[in-house]
Amino acid sequence: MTDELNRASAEPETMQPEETVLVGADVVTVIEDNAVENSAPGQVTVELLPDWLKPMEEDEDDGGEGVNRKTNNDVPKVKRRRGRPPIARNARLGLTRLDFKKGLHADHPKTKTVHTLLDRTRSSLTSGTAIPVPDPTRMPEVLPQTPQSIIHSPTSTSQRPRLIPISPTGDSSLSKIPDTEFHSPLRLTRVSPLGIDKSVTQNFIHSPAVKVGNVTQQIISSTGVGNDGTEPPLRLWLCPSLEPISPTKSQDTFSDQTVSLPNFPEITRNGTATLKESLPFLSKCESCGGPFSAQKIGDTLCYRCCRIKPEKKHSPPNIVFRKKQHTKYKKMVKTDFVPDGDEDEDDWAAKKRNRRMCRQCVACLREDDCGKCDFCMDKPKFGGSNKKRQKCRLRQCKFQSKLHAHRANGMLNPSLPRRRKNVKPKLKRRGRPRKRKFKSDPWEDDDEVSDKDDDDDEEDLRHYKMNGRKGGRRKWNYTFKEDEEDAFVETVIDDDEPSITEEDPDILGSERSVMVSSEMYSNTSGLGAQGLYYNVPGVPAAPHMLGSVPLCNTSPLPMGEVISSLPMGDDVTQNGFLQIEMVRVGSPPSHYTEEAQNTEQHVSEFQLEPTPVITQIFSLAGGENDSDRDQGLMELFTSLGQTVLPAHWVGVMAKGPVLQLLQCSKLSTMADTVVQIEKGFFYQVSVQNQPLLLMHAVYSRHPTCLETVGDVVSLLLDLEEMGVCQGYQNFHMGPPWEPRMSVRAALCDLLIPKDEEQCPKCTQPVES
DNA sequence: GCCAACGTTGGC
DNA sequence: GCCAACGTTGGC
Repeated sequence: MTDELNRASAEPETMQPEETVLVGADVVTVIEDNAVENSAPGQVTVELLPDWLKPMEEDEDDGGEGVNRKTNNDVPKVKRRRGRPPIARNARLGLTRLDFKKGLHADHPKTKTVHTLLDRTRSSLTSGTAIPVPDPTRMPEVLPQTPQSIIHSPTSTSQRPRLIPISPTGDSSLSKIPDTEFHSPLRLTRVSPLGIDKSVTQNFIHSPAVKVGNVTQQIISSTGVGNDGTEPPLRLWLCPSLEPISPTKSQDTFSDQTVSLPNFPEITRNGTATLKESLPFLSKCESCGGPFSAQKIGDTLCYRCCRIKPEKKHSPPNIVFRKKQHTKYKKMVKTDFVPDGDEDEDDWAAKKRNRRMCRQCVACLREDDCGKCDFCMDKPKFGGSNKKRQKCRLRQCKFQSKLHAHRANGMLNPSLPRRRKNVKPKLKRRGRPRKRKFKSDPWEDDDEVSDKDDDDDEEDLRHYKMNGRKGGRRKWNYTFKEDEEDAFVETVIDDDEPSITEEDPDILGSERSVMVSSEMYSNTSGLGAQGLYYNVPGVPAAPHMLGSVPLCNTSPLPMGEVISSLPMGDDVTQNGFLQIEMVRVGSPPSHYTEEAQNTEQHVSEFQLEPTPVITQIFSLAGGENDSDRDQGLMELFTSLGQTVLPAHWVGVMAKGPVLQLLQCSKLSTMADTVVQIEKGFFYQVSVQNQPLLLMHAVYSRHPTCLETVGDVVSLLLDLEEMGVCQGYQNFHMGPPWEPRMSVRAALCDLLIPKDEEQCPKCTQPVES
């Protein structure tokens, strides 16, 4: 192989099959190894092919031992690497020697041959000898170096070109090319044979100054098609693969041709300096076949075709993309991308470690384990057996955690039972048995909830549909269905709206709020913005059902039917009755009444739920008049709709007028909390239909009037740090055979710090 | 498709 | 070496 290289270096530029090496010594090493193994110097490239093909599958997760691993062709599983892929270092090393503008790689101390060749190439370019008219007499010399056996899989080499992100883990020699982020594998870069033949025969005169890197590739690819030796050696001039060509701005003067003339990317890059000064010459348009006067090397399309082609954006497979932007790369490589050479090692490691953390949510910011959840109980420090080896549930990121992602679907369907065999109930549920209709807390399965309940749930809630997914563009639409006994909320998903569920908590909160707000607003324009009511039929509206008594719909109302008992007019906003109706959409109040003690876990587990979009609006308002409008509130409402609100908070204009801020996620501890801003921007907080007493500390921490978006946001953020008081169990209520229920003290604080279960009043209630 | 179990990996 | 916990996988 060394001989081969030497000979190649002595040969004209078109002679070097090994010139894939041109970028780095590592590649050379690979080739040499192969040569040794194969003991077939003339067929070196033959053995390279499998290695080049393999990385398509193996690179993704592979570390960087690719070169050494290349012999392990039969290893099905790629061992996950630790730390930074070596390629990154190599890439960095290579980058330091890379001339990005020219797309040339600086000489490498170990690649003497390559260095020579590169120099030669450069000199040829700069010396004005760039117009490379292939010497037919030479070309045959090249072909003999491309034995038939090179064609390990002709189809794969020529028919499956695809851009792949360069992987720092790549065991392919290609992947070690530092200056490319996307590239086509060498033997995959070839365009269709027809196209090549055509272009070759017609435009060989435009062949760029030979670059060593081109030859090998072309040899390989050409062998995939022409095996009878009749294949024009000119093909070797085509499809330079190793030289990254970007159709982007880096191609200053030849950017047009770069896109439209994939067969000559080399020209555009290397020939930029001098070739463009070449005199016009007659050529034949590759597209329309008509003659045209080429203005520079590489012009294979006439002026007319040149104007059309770039728009098609047919990214030819042999185009090698130079790394320019990170964003594109990320999109191409899914989420578990392996950083490229630009990535700092530490950054990469940090990313990998923390990719299950957004580092922003409450869970991520939480430092201590709860010690109660199943994962905590599994930890040795809590006496567990360390079988699960998972982070405390309360510390599972709400947005990035796989745990949440998995649970998203399940949890979004409250009816689906969640069996957790090994989980012991941490908190005894107090009060009456949970209403299974609205069970939404998976922790319920941990306690006395039986499988029977699960079955019943499935049966009873067969119409209760809620769907969602982690990403994508969907929005939630709620419709209402009715069972024999109950009415349900059904969620359908539209595909238009962006769903930022897991992507960015901030965006999630803001965009959803905007979306919901605007939609609500628009939908109700005909009704008058002041007449909005979000009302779920079938839910008893009686205030006495709130609080400690779980909602149980024993006599459901027809869908859309106005609940007669609903207070109308200003009462709606004053007694908070409306709020509980709204809450019902996203969060069954029963959950909080029955299992309020689980609020914290509940929240931590399920805040992944995307904010639903309420499209069903039932207006209970009759004729509104302009007196219900308030310009100030409307302006604030509009501003809120354009502002980043805490996640899942939405603004709603309702009759009153009153601007209401709702936490639409049932996973939030504030799901039952409503902030009402009335005329004059006075506001009041209601929790589960009960007004938060003015003596509550919340009021003291915020202005009396929420006049600005900032005030509102501040309040919401403050509320998000709080939870709902769980009340206490009243053992003196009702007959002994009836389930116990939790009640609250008369002056219950309602909102308490998240880490507390009860307010002081409920902790020591005064039994009357 | 979910999840318990566990190999693995990075930090300390 | 220990610990935390991520990622994978086989069983269900």
